[in-house]
Amino acid sequence: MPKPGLKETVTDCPAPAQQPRREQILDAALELFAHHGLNNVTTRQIAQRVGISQPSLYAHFPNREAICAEVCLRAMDTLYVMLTTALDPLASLRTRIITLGRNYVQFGLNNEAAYRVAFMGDVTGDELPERDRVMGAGLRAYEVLYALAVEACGGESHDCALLAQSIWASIHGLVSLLLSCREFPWVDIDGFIDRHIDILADQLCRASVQQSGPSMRQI
Amino acid sequence: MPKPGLKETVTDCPAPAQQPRREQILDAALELFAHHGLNNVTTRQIAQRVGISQPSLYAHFPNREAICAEVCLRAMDTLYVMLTTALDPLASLRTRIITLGRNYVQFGLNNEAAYRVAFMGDVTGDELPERDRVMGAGLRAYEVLYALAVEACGGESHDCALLAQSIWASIHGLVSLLLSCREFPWVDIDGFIDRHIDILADQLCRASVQQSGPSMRQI
DNA sequence: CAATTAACCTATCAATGATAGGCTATCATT
DNA sequence: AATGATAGCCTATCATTGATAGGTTAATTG
Repeated sequence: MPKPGLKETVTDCPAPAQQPRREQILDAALELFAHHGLNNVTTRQIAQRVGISQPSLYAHFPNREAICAEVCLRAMDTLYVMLTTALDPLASLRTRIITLGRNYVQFGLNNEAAYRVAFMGDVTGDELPERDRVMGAGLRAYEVLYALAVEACGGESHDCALLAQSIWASIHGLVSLLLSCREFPWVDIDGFIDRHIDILADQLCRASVQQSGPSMRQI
Repeated sequence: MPKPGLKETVTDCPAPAQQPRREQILDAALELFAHHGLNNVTTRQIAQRVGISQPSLYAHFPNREAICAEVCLRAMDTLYVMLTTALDPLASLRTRIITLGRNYVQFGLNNEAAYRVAFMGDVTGDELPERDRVMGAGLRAYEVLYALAVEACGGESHDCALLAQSIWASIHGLVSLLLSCREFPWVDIDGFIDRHIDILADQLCRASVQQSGPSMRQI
């Protein structure tokens, strides 16, 4: 019983210890999502790319949304890593916020699907919990920004929270707009990004000098 | 010509000349979209609300997307009207940008579905042309902001375009974030909005004084 | 070797957008 | 008033898509 066929699915790949199915599925999904957008990819497409039948996906994930969620979650984790590892604690506040901003924008432009799910309400299905998990992962990125605002304001405060949220809104607007209006005649995208981030840096630094000027909090 | 039965569909409503079917469909769709989101409303739901069969929709619109597009297009038209009529040409630049900003944000929060289609890439189907029409209508709102930037900069220029786009990104970010992260613990939404718009006003006014200060462009 | 388990596959659902074809009533023309 | 055209609807039916049911194969375990 040599049985040469049939087993191919598993023994196809020579030696490299064959990536587990679950990972293969996530990889295939990631690539398809990046190419066609989260909502233009069917479970059948994912399955075909992996080389298995469509129902087989459900042996590894409870539903389509879980696949989307996991792909996006992993992406948001890399965002957090990008933001934290890029910050040199010895650099000036201004340098750090600029670095943070550039990394944030770069991530958004390179990980559209995940960014949309986390921060643009791009829903992957009717269920909220999955999206909330992705958003939660994304919010860790906000925490990094918030920490900078705390430092600029010399401690946590109402104003400090407002500052952080305002800067977040501005930089998110940049990413969101670039993603959504790709064919808009931007004067000069790179210049636009740099300029916009510069303005945010100004905003943060203004708060910083205001705080260190009087050198005394009111109370 | 008594003929009391059957004709009800048309003679049901007493005198008010019965709104045409097409309008009824758009009204029903608008309400459902506002309630459940553009992508969570089926053609059957729309039809049921109007009181006709689902295939009958296709006598008035080529497809579902056309219904979405028309609903959103009309909404974006009201945005343009809101922005233009609210601007008192005699008011200060600062007053006008603040008014513009507040109206823009208010519109976005009250017309989520349309705003998402126009500026957040919320696709109503696979077809792009319909979405482009909606975005085009939305871009007229940007033109109003752009005009303010031109005024602040004392004429069109590269910097003026950058200024307008930067302000647009910031205010769009505010709307987009509030729409997408509804459960985020915003310190104080109204304060956040006002503060954010104030900062945009500063940005615009700074460009204005810079221009009128030296009183000479660097040719 | 038997039993368990993991991973698949085929067949099939239900929901959804869309099409085909026929019925009814109004209206213009004779 | 009879006739033909047209508008507007309806029932039946598709194809696509996410998801489930039930059975089969093969590796693991006792």
